[in-house]
Amino acid sequence: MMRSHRAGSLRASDDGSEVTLCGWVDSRRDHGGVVFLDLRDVEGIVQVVVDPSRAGCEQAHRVRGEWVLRVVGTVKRRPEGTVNPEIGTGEIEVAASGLEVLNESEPVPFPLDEHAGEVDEGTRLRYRYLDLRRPAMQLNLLLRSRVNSSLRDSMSRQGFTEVETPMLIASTPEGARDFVVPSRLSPGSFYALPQSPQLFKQLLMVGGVDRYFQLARCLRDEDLRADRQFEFVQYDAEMSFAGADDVMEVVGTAVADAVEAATGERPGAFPRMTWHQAQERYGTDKPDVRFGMELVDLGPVFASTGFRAFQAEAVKGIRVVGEGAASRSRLDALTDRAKGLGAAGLVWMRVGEGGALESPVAKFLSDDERRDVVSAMAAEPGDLLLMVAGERRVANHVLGVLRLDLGRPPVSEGGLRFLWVVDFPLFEGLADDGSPVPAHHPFTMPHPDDLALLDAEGVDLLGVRSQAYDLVLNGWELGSGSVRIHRRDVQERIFTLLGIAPETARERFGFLLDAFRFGAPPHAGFAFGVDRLVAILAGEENIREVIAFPKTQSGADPLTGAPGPLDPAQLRELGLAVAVPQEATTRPDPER
RNA sequence: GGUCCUGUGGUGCAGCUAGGAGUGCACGCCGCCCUGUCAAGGCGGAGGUCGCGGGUUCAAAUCCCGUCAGGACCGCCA
Repeated sequence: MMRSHRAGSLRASDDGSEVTLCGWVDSRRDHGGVVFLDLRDVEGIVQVVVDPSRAGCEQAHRVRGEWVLRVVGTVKRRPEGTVNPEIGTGEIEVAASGLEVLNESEPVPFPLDEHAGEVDEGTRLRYRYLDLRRPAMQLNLLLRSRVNSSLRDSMSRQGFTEVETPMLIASTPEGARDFVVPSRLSPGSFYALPQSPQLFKQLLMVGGVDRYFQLARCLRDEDLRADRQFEFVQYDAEMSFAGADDVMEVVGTAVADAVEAATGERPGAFPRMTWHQAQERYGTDKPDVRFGMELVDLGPVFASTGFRAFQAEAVKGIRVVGEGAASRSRLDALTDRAKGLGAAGLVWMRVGEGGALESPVAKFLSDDERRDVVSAMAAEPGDLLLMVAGERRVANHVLGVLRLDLGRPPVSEGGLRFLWVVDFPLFEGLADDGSPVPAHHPFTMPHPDDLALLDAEGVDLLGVRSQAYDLVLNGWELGSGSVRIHRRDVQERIFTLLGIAPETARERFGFLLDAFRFGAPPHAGFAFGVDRLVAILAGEENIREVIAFPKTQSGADPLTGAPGPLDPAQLRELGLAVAVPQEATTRPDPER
């Protein structure tokens, strides 16, 4: 072994020990006659005291930041008055008897101290191997590793079998845009990379696996966001002879185990809320219940209003506490935001003393309406009231977004508020051709109470509920699951409703329908994003902080230069010709 | 596809509203001094295509147009 101890793990109890340490120079303080070197390894930092005149220590003056050193020395308690309570090793220091330079380092392009989080992220990604040396990033990687092992342990304990599913699969046009891989052996044919192992895990159920899980790599070619990367890891599970409650029990246990492993504290039982409640109270299917500011239905207040803008399907509002002093330009910006989200407009009211309302529309409202709106929204002087009228789903959506804009706490505040959202609708809307669009995926079992509605005439299909459920944490959609259809006849009925012709269904999902002919067990499952869970546990607003080598928002990797053009010979072998102009296929300029 | 924010020595910023010589601050870097610092200190020094292109102007980091990159968001993400 090159070392006897970890630098960051030394304590006062090691006083007198002869140690050999390896690590990086975190900082140096050269006093001429004595040199202090802070040596950093994965465990932390320890102060090394070097006398450059001592044999074996001659290099001390040469040493610079991020050089790699091997230090031999004796652990000593620090002299009176020089203890550093800021670091774990602050009671001791290492008196060096030998100092070996294992590798030198050029000056690093950005500081690796606690301020590195403020450095331009493009620069951090270009030198990610340096960024990862920072303790904050090391902690995030460690946290992620703990969550991964805890999930695996928990699922094993709960009787689940980890099964790996293929990365090269058939493309299906549903859902997200596929990443595709050309086939060399079948030129002109392509594989797709999996958006999720959905179909395979259902086939595993038919295959008698009974309880499956996997930490599955998934890929979707859609625009990136703070909480979305092209590739991400899903905790993916499926169980036979089980219903929604069984799945929520298993997943809740696994998540609670992971949270406990990561934070030391076990969350309580996850409350449930129906999808309908979530929309009405929070204007979203992933409510952040760390704060109030719930949407208020003002329909009763304005039921017979003379104000035209409020003669709508729905009038709803939110109360922004203490924001009554918001400037006109601020209110204009909020109005623009609301319009950008699809609202016809935004009505604002400042609440004054005695409940007096100041608003451009106040003159259109009756005395009763002005009084009732104040009481309906429990408004106090100094508050700002924001209202949207129009289609119910639009009003909910717009106010839901404004609520987050105006009230959402930072990710590291407000604790961990898990929430099951249940009773999702089976369909989320109608496509241009009038056929319903599945809210989850086309293998979702309708709610048993609503099954008959599917065959009835003249029924509003958008009111049909499904047996789908989401897990939400602090306003982030962690994941979703459902009871699956396991009977061929029901599955074919759904395909018909979705406007997928039998021959099309056969072409795309024939293998699944075939499998269902041979005794498919009732089954249900779930999947959630591990990156998102780890990010929230780490207190990060952005999943890139918990991914070792993430992509930028434009899908590039500043470190490796991906994506890049392909060699002509490679293209030929794959039977491909590139149709876009050459300059569009060159690598991004690494200088900017 | 769209909206918004950002781009100034290696890093983080200020300068831009009101055009006047690459001006300033902090950190880092290089050299010298220094035996108790821990963001060491002192003295000295180097380091710039103000992202890129065009326009307006006697004069552009600054104003205008375009473009590229990074970020946040909308659309998209069954």
